[in-house]
Amino acid sequence: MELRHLRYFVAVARAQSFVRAAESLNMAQPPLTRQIQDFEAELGLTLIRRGSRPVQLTEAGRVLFEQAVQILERTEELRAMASRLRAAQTRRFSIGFVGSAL
Amino acid sequence: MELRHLRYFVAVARAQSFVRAAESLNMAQPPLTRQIQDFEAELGLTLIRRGSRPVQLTEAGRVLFEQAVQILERTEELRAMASRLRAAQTRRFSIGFVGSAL
DNA sequence: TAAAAATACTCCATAGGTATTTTAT
DNA sequence: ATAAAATACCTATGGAGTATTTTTA
Repeated sequence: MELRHLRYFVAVARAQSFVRAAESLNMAQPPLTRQIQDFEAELGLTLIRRGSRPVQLTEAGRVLFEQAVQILERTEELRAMASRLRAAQTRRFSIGFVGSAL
Repeated sequence: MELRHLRYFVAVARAQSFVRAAESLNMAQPPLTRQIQDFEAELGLTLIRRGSRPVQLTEAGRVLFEQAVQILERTEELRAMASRLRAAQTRRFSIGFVGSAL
């Protein structure tokens, strides 16, 4: 399992379509389909019901969708924290630089 | 950013060593070093202070270590939930099978 | 000087693309 | 009939390995 699988799964669930999800991810539809298949195989579960249009989440898909979204949100928080740490560092460096320049 | 980066970073932080972390991950040391470098470059932060033995986390590294651990724990929860859903499905199938067999 | 981390390079597994077929409205 | 998903096949990026060179205690 990689974050890629979660991103792709969430995109398909939200778009209710492989084609449109692929567009939103700036990629082609077949590799997206395969990544979802790989993810389902790894979990041993069907997440998306294809025998219907638009495609819909299975029971398991609905449960894991929530968890996937939360994990992705957590990674965004990590990114945000990294930004703040970077800014804090720059600030300290500026202060330190001005300080020693003086 | 992929879960791989978080797994590797956490392994190095816990082992306080690239060599021992690589062992625990069943991989060679150079690719581990490179993945950590890539991750640091992506975040624009130094996570690990190398100019000391054993290697230690930087201030930023300590903060992001906590977040990384939490995200990995969440992915374990997702895995556990997948197991339960799989078991529930098998159970229902068995019941359904026995039911229709009767 | 003896470990551990960083480079240099090579290889190959697999993520992603293109062409096409199958399926469901 | 026609859009969308699946399959087949190909390409190439980058993840991982081996050999070697810095480092720092």
